[in-house]
Amino acid sequence: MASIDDVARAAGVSTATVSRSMSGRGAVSEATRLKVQKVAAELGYVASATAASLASGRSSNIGILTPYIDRWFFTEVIRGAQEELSRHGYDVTLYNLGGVPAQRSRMLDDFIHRGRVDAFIAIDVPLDSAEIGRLHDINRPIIGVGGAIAGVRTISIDDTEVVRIAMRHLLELGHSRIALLGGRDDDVDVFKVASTRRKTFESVLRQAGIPVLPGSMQFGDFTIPSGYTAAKKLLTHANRPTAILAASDEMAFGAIIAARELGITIPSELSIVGIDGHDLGEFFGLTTVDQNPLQQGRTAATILLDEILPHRTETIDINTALPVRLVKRSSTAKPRA
Amino acid sequence: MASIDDVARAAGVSTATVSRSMSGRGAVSEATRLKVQKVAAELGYVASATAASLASGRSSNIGILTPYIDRWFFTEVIRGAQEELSRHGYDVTLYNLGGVPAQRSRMLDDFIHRGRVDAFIAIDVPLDSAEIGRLHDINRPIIGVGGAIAGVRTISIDDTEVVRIAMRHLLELGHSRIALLGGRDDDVDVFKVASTRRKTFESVLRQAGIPVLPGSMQFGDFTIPSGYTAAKKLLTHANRPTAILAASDEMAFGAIIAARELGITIPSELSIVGIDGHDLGEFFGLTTVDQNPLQQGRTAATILLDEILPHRTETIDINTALPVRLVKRSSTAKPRA
DNA sequence: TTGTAGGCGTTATCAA
DNA sequence: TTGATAACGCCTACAA
Repeated sequence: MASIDDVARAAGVSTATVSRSMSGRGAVSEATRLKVQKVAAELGYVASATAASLASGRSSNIGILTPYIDRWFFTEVIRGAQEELSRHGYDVTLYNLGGVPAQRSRMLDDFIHRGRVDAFIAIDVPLDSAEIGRLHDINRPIIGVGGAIAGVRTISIDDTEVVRIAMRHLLELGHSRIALLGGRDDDVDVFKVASTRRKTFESVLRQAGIPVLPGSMQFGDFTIPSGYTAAKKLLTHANRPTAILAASDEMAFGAIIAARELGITIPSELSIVGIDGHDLGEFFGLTTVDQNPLQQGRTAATILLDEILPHRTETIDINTALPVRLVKRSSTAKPRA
Repeated sequence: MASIDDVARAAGVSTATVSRSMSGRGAVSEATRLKVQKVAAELGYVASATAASLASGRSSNIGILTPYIDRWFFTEVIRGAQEELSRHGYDVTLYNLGGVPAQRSRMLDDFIHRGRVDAFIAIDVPLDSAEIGRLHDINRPIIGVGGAIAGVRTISIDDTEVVRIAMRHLLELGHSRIALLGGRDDDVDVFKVASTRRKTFESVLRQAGIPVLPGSMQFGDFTIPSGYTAAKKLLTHANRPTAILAASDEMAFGAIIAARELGITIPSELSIVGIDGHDLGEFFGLTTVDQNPLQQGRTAATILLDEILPHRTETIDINTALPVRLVKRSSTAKPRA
């Protein structure tokens, strides 16, 4: 491996000049810069990342903390962040906190403090105050995506608004027997996504003067199978709804499959609206409120880069929740008279 | 941040002893080791990863090269590898080569040579000979998962065997009008997965003395929508098959949805067998040949660790393709007489 | 614009 | 078993 000295010697300059020529930091004449870069290319020289970060304190590496890497929302956020970070020369190190519980604290304790990354993105990671304290101690920027972390700036959608948009759509179409296919309000629901959506569902109905009938809310774990099972209950119920609001697109897909199996036609006999903007929405013809997690990841990365990179100042107003939009497809229509 | 000197001073020993006490490398008396670790804990000392790797040449970081992070197979492999690596104290840095094409060569050129990782896992990454050469130059272990890379040891399943197992199942049930829902044999099919499966399908039929009828092979891109579309063609064809072999579980799901829509009952009127072992297989009742990508990831990590870690010698015979197994569910049965 | 030289925080060799 | 100390390879004031 060629080192900076080799290049310096071959180019007839000092190592300082090589460093400056390669990194772009500091003043170098155009001529020498080109020469150095040429020599470097010939020698196949690439600066050692470890040496560079030891000397500079920067690592060009961002850590992403996530509880899952195999769920749609998380994957999309990771992909969006990665794309943006990579575009600016940053590596992404993935800390999967979901796998083995015992690993979790070691990961946070050891690695996160080992100064391997310049900053963190935490996707829906519930951190306790001790953990947050430690993260602040090491003084590295951190930004949350999804679930809010106390004392940490977080970008996310407004779960209340999301449900309102979906419900408004159904109400405007003329539905009144609307059921909820919700997320379970258990201890996994650390960030109250499931409960916020349910509460908003109820309050919107109430405001519209529509009572929430017993049995008109069924719950699952945001997956297709759970949506299917819960929808079956909803649709075989005595007072079958004319519309369903699903807390996730995947649950909505499950509901669509369940409805087809029961011979219930969508949208004439049953309207379904989801929340997410899942790629398969198109395929299933699902009307949904798109929360664009890919963009959430990109935005998180952009804000982070803004803090880390010296010359950037594309400040983003982080107090505004990210926009969501209703995507109308063929799963919703006016209820049959 | 406490440094090694702080700990040395506080514990009344040399930095060398601190280093040895913390890393476990080198001989230290039990007593001093405990004392040092206690002092280190009190001071909240954690060794700097960059400094350590500059000095030792090891980074405790593994790079995963992948073209996608949002596709089931890849996510599973990553998850399996990550889990295993993390268990041994390794970080995982993700190099997503799929996103922006222009990024690809820079990633390979720059980062991979910057010595930030100790080894690589390449999941279905097509590398040209120049790229392989460079990877060998830096002399870091590399292992492929899925697609074979010239000169690089690769673990993968035997695509021929997979198809044979699935076909044997259908043939044993008594099917003879078997159609293929294949992968498109285009330039994306670098590793000939699609074409190998198709060829094996044809040869198995031929050996069974069954002609491959025109129109009995339709192709897609391994996704649910493409499986749906291709299956529609297959099932509205004049000579409708009694069984379908799908090149991926997702395509099989698409086929199941298509069949239901056409009012074709599974498995009495149509048997469907997939390839993958997708989580949703259970939900759809899909008979499939499980290729366990999670385990593929774990195995890749284990082999890599075996090379990197000093004291391990759990040698794995890498010349054996990984095992696959037929998972029988409710999507296959004898054809109706 | 360029060069000199002192870190950056560990690890590992060699003596003791 | 422990301690001194020379790398590790680069960055960055500071000086020229």
